Amino acid sequence: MPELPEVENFRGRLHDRLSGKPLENLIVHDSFLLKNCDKSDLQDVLPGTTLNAVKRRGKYLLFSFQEYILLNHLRMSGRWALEKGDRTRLTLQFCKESVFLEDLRRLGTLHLYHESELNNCDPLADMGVEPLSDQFTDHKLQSLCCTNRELKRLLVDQKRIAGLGNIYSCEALFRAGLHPCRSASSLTDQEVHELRTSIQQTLREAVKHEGTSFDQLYKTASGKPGQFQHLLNVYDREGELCTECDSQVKRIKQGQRSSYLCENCQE
DNA sequence: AGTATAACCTGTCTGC
DNA sequence: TGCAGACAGGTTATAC
Repeated sequence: MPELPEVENFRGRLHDRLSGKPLENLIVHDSFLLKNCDKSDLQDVLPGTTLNAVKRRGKYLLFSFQEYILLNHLRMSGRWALEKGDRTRLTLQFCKESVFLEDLRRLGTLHLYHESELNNCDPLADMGVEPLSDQFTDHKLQSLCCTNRELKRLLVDQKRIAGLGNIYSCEALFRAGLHPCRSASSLTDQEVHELRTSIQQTLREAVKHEGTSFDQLYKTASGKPGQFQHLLNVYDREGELCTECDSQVKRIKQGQRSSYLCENCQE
């Protein structure tokens, strides 16, 4: 579920609330999420150490303790909460407060790495450019577009750009006036520029509005829904009117996933 | 290198 | 009311 803006929202809340505090205890309620470690590995190295920072890389959250990093991917239905729920899979107990990893579909993942292993670890090793960083220039996007793949498929490829998912790739393509099925290599320099600025504007606005909530699956850490669903132009709006013209928003299938677009506005 | 498919898991919604 | 099927913010293994 969560894409970059939602993950960034969790990151900020958790970092502000917890950084600098020692972890008192860690409770694994569902070891299904543990991918390269077991409960005892976590118990052995994390309790008693200080959480220095909560960082983000693409859609991953990095809980940076003194020597070890806990890497969390929320996949489709994960979220962090300040209160325990009936889908709690992990509890991190700090002095006087705890945070809870909820995950209805149990697709989320947890990895444990020593800080020295982090740069070469499997989940992060091939990750693409951070779209909100200075590295994401027109030139960089131009180089990523040297392929005949369809634009939408390229945008959600985490090895190219880290953090875009189904919602924000559709929204960015709409803003740029580009059809999701366009071949990436067909873009002009001007279109590449439009696409880059559209991606960044979309993500920045979504971060500012605390992400997109369609249902109770995504809520911010404090339990409130995000607000960006009110600003969507095409995503999840099949059959409704385009916000820019009188055409109906269409839904198509690309790689088993839905893409939404306005055929009149996007070429 | 690319794509297509199924798989992972659990729930909701739709149509018959 | 029941049941089957499609679908969901994501990624990965496998086969071509």
